[in-house]
Amino acid sequence: MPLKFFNTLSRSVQEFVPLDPAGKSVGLYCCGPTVHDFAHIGNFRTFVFADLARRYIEFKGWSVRHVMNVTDVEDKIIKRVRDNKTTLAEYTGRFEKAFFEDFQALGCLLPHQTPHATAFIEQIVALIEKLVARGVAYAAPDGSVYFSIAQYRSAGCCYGQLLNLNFEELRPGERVSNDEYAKESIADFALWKARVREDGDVFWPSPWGQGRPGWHIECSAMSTQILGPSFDIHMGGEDLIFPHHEDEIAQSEGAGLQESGHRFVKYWLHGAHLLVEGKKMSKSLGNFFTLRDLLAKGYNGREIRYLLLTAHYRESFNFTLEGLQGARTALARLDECLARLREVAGTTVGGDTLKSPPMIHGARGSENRQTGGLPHEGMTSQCPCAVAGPEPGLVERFAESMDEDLNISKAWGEVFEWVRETNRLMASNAVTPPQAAARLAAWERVNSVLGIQPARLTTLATGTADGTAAIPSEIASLLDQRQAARKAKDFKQADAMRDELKKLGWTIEDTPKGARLKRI
RNA sequence: GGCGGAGUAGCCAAGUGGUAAGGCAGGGCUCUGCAAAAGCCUUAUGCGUCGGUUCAAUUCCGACCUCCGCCUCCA
Repeated sequence: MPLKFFNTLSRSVQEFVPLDPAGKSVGLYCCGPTVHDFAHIGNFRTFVFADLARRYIEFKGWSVRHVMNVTDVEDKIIKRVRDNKTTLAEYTGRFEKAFFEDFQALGCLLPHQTPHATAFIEQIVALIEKLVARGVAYAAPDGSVYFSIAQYRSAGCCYGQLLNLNFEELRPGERVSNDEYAKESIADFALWKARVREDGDVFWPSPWGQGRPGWHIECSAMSTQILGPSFDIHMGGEDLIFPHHEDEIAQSEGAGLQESGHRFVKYWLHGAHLLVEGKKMSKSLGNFFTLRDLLAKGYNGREIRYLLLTAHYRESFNFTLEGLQGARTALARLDECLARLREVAGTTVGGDTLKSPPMIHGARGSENRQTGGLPHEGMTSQCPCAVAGPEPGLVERFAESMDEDLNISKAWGEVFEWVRETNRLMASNAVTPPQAAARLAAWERVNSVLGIQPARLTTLATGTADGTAAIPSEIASLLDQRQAARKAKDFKQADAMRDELKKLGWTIEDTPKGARLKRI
């Protein structure tokens, strides 16, 4: 089955065929954060979407080069640097650090490269010089440089590839009216902004005098520098379609970097925005959440990632706290199924039969902060799935869904049908250890795309323990007492012990094979 | 005003020219000392409204209503 994407450039779903003649490598660029503040949940929807796309392309066997820029110089940043009486590097460094903490808490794989605008000034200036030399950019008397859409068009290029623009019908917003800069035409945009007093120390030398880059030019300079003048995929939030991405095309193609017949970018993918509690996020409505706000409410990164990944990326999504609660329950169902599979699979792997209870497993659901890192960490070497190939059914159905423009909702449907089927089989003892191992391997394969980090505390007492946690002796002792009381049919005492354990954060599940302890 | 997207159960969310995936929440049952977990059953004669095309539409067409995005630095 071929992978298909909705390409904003063609406004249609197209089969994905990489530019690489060998058909092996894929260049992917996603517009990253502007580090002027903590990123909010809407920002992260886009980054989780990009992470999903990258993981799925890798799942399909391509080798991806994932680049995400960090915009660390821009009007708002400069204003805040000034207001806070600090330096650009100090200010942006702080928010960049926070951004990557959040990014990894959501289980996003780090891009292979994360270039910074301020580290690419030389390349940016060179690109602007090229545009000036080709006559599609001009320096204004104040030392700013603008891109001329009229010249670009008269050179036979198309401005308005990603959306229909009718310049005659354009109703300029208020933002245009304050004429800060000396543009020739209202639609022209700044490539280089001449230094003004308010910029403070934030400026670089250029052939046109001191100044700083415009908003769009950095992405053109960095993406073409790292991925080449033509690359496969460019992603971002839907609001970036215009003007940001349209201008990127204009700059990159206007500079004539591409071989003839090649576009700057072959596939443009845009993620829809999200609403929070049915409304547009806004601070005054009290529905404006940064990732850290949500973590502080007790939700963790995997729950938030799961929720962000329940809807198709091109649909606007309603993010709610109720949904987050539902995400927690849904993940618990999945964790439960996987833990039982490990119990079944684990009994053969070491050649040892399960000796005696207690079996222990569970998830630390109240964990606030996921550490970063890859989703497979901690469960590779000892994973019983190493002994078997993945059970094919789930993987195939999952891939069929994802091939359709990353239809994640449908893919989750397949996953949860598989969970039910697996639970049903296990409930009737119809899963052999090798089958369980194959099912786990199938999950691992699917999860290489979903990126749902494993629940921390997995089965411990069966010989497949991954050693991440031990039962405190106090807990073990209480459990023993409770089991003894049950055996003696002193249920009152047994229930008291159970309540006591619950207070300490552990629950007991009695199974035919003995008691299981779960961390709440 | 222009361009684009969307309206599916209490909530979230797939999907299809032939009669509605999945998750959460709710109800019932089985299992259990009781629980928990799991399983089974159940929850939209209905897919914004009104027309049209068709043997058949939620799915195609038209109008309307509502919501959302973009229209110069917002993911």
